[in-house]
Amino acid sequence: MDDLQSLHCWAEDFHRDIEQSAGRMRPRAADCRSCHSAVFCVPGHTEPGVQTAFECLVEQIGPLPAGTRYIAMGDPFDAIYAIKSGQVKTARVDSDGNDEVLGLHLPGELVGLDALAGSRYRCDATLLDTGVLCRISFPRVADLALVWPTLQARLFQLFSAALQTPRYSVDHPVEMRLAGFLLDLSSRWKQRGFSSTEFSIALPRQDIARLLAMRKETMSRVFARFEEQGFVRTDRKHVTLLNLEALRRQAGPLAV
Amino acid sequence: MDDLQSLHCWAEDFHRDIEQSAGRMRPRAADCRSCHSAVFCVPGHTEPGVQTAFECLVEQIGPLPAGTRYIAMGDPFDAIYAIKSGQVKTARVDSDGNDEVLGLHLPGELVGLDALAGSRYRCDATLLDTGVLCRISFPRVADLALVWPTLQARLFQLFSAALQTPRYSVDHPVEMRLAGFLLDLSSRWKQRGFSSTEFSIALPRQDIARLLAMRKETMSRVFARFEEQGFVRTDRKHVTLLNLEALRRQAGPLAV
DNA sequence: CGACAAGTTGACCTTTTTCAAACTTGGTGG
DNA sequence: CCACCAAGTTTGAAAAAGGTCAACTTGTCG
Repeated sequence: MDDLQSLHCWAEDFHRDIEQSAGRMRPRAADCRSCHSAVFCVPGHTEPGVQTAFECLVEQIGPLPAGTRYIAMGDPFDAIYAIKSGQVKTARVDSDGNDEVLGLHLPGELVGLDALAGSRYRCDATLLDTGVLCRISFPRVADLALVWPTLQARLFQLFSAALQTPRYSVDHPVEMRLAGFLLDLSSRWKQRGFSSTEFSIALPRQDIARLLAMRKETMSRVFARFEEQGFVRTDRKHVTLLNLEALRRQAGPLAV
Repeated sequence: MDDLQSLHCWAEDFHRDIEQSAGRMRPRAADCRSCHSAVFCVPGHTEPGVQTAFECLVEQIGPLPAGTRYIAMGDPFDAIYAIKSGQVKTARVDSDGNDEVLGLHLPGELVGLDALAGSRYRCDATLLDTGVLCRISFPRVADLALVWPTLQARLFQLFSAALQTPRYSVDHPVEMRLAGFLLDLSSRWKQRGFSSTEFSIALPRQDIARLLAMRKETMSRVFARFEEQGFVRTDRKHVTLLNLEALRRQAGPLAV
């Protein structure tokens, strides 16, 4: 279990980045050896050549300020982005002008895989707080995957995992959808070595609502109901899950 | 444009399969050269060695009768399936015992990509009518992709395309969802060289309803409304789209 | 022909949205 | 340091969309 180590690694990287903020926005090759958290790292392999090649094609970007839209829908696709720190929202404005929130992405996750097929990014990606990204050129990572089977396998796995995004589209009641969402976040934070019961959701309520296919008012009411029942406690962005079992009961089939 | 040719190819293959039904259920290496329709074929390339290798790892299965569940949720993952003919429904029973319809797949499409990440199939796949499948061993196709860059690129593209399944989320009105679904089918049939305005939907109404997150009664009413307004004509499974423009207006942002 | 599954229709009821308005909060500049 | 502003959030009441239940029709297949 190197989750705690990952946590340290993040924190260290983050502070180093802040200190070096003179070089802000200047991409540089990432040191992936020191960052077990990156979703791509294949720890313990023994081929320094390919490892170096991999580090050369990963550009570390940032820290960037909250609100930075680093992918714009429609731009030509050429890279995927790993989130090193910060939370990211993916969204698109549909033909009616409403903007549709597609996902909330946590550190260690990957954004942009869906853009390959159409050669253009299919949605905007925006940092919700200060964050550091790794930009991974897709043509180059694919080339490298031809000579590094482990990397190829990892890429296929990441694509496949991206297909498993929970669908809040179905006709489940609102309580179920919110409970399912909270449990999903809980398990994703846990995977990364953070607390599974206490975390912050950088996404504003309005956007959580759209992600879960309900109105902000409804979202607010459901949150209030959960709080009354003692399932959760919220303070702005900060959320504490007080009763995971009850949430699982609420979430029913959407429970993680 | 080889769409028509693809159509012929399908028909020929299908009849040959029927005639050879003594060998039913016996897999055999596919002749991909004669089948431009298969989603995997990379026409026009010049390396007979890899082409042969590819054909050896594709097992053609069938024809299988309607109702055959050829993937069961939870089974260990080892292959993806291309649909050569027939329509396929993917579905899963959730922890509450309701079964949730995940997709309707047409000839030329691929099923099972989502199972790689967890090493187990995540849903059932059932033939809705008589059909022929190509079973493609994933470990073997991945190995081949290491020496055949075009195949690797194709695989990445197929994974990425699978991420673009339309989301019929609940905050679109039912008319929008049904119109969007019909247009999606229309464009998918068109891509394959069939009529974009006249096709059959092998999925029963009940299941279309579940796929679009509504009740069968609602579905029936919306279909009736569309028919009144002259947008579509239906006769059981058979659907004729009479006014694509009006459907696009109905579908709004869900229009293809 | 008859039984059974699939699909349709109507009346009623629940959930969620809509609209309108009040209320917090964090940041900004006086 | 505090007042103010804008963005985000909460609350209440009315309305609409879609769900539920039950009866009914139609098609299918032995």
